Amino acid sequence: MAHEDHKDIVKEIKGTMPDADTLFELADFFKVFGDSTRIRIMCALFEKELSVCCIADIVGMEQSTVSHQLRVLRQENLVKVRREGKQSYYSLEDEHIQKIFEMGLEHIME
Amino acid sequence: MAHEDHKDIVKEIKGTMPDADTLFELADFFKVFGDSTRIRIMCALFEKELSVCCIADIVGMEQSTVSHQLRVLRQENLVKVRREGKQSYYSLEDEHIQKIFEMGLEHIME
DNA sequence: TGAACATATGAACAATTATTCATATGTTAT
DNA sequence: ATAACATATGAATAATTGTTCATATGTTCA
Repeated sequence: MAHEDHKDIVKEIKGTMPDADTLFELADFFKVFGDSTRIRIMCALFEKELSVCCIADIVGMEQSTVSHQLRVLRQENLVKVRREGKQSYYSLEDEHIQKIFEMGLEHIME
Repeated sequence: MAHEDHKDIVKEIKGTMPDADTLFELADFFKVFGDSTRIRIMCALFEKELSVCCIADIVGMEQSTVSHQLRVLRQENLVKVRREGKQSYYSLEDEHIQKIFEMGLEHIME
């Protein structure tokens, strides 16, 4: 134990924090934003819905890679799919995404 | 090439996206939020500045682990340090953090 | 100066994850 | 039904990353 009021502070702060499960979920959610391929995919989808092959060309990666990452985005409810003929069209599912992007961009621009 | 307008769409979207470097930086920034230990550290710091040993006790991890993660947070300008005697006191450096947390929490609560 | 304590750092290990290749599934048109 | 195309998925690999132990650095006080 370090300083005089250590114990009190630990107890005080612990009381104010969301439960561990919630913070675990939160970390998992942000993990999705922590990859540049996924960031670029989401960024592309800001404009409009896109087919998988368009996304692959835009971000310059294999169709397979993009499919895998789209699955990750789907699992976290960040994008939704729509089938039209042979193509799958993906679009953003959540308006929080843009705000989170803005916050992030503001931060790194400082 | 997939559908009729594939090429046009790819060109159009590419034109609207921030440059690759920026998006890479953005991903690196969000990567910091993608770990539950760091999330819990930031969450604890919402209340007030804390010493390393308090933080370690609050999140229930080794002092060493916490020090390593605080360095990561420092490198991304998310926290700042203040020495007072033997202790180092850390605090949040950026008001964006709280907003990003809020957005994330709102998302996972749906 | 040296002992005691708080924090930081380096090296090693375990675990997670992004990417690719190969292939399966799903869809359309002949 | 079969060919042609778009997308999804499984397995393998390479790379990144979080944690811990051991130890170094920094600070206070006797």
